[in-house]
Amino acid sequence: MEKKKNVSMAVIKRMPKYYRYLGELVKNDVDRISSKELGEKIGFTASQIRQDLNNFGDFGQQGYGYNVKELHNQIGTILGVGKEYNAVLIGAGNIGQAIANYSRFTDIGLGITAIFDANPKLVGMRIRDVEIKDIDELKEYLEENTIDMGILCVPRINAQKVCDVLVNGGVKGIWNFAPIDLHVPETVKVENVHLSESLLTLVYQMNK
Amino acid sequence: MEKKKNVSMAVIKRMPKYYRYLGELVKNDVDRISSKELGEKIGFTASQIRQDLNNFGDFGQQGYGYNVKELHNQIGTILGVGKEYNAVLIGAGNIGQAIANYSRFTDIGLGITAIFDANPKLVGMRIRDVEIKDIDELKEYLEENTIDMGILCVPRINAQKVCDVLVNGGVKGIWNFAPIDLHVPETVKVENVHLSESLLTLVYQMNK
DNA sequence: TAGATTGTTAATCGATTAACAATC
DNA sequence: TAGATTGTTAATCGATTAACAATC
Repeated sequence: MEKKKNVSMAVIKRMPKYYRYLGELVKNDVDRISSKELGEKIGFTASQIRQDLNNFGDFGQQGYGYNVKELHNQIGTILGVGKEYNAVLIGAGNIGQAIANYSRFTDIGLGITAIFDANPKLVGMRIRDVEIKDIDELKEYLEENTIDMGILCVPRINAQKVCDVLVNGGVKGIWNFAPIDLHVPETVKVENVHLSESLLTLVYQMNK
Repeated sequence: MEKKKNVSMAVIKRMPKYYRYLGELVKNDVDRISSKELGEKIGFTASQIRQDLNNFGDFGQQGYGYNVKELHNQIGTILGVGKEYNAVLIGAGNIGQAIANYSRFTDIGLGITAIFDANPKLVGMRIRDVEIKDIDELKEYLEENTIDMGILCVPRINAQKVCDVLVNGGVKGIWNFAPIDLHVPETVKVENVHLSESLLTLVYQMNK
């Protein structure tokens, strides 16, 4: 799919930002943009933008720049936007409910097919038409359905255990909101959202 | 406060992780640890750990290693744990409510003193004993109270506008959950939690 | 064509790792 | 004291920026 293997994490983390800014430009009917202009918008150097994009292909044209709509689509394809991803969400607490309710992720292609929780009070309830099932049914559910992703919103203490069930159930990625570093096989990708650590980083900077 | 000025972002982002692991060790009554052992636990090199810590002081002892409890406290102090931070939360939607409800941040010293929303249906409701006020009252509230931090959970379209009110109201930091890069003066620190970008990063990695 | 801007190579900068003298 | 492990300097590695020939 990509031109070169082993694109660095630094580059990958910047791609969604390009995608977002280009989406804005598409919305504003901007047809073309140079790396210089885009760089000024985003706050990157033109050089960095060209280097980043050239990890994936030659999307520009000398003397012209980049076609906004085309580049937006290309980056979308690179990131995997548009494909459908079946996900299960585990832990219907504060964060879990927020994620399940947040419609923005549907645009990316995320579809939450089932929600699980250990709390009997929550089991049977529905979030956006998706029923909350008992966590004990997770293993069986994963056997009977092809699930790409697990969204992990359980308390720290249960996170690794639930993670193992997800991994054994065949998920290829875990979006982890639990404050812990999960142990998974190399084939499974983990993306962490560690809110406490984010907050601490902010607090540190505020104290300077 | 710190030994050297200008600690790099790469280091700062790792500090909360040290703090978390050391907190675990304290809980497990571990008295001392060497950079080698800690490195194996976290997945960093011993060298990196020593380099990182020496940005802030000489916390170790040759031939012994680090006193776990002491190092945990020291890093806590560096990060600013324990101090009290007054915060307002703007946007009581999915994410906003989740953050307001999440008690874990209280441990760090975060106290949400008021919540604001534009939706009249939400105004007057309470989340954990904190009343949701009308967004129009934000400016006045900030004039009458000393607020350190704004937690921004409003839709993208309103984010910069609300951000400006927060900045003029004297906040020193903004924890931003809106999918936008905010423009603020240099004195104000912004920490972004861009969930869509996090999800896209995961999706990209899953497709490899 | 001439001007603009890319793709890409080379130079620089910063961050990580290795090595080791200092010292508990 | 001898062994262990730090703090710190030096070496390496990787990422960013600058430069420029290629070309639309």
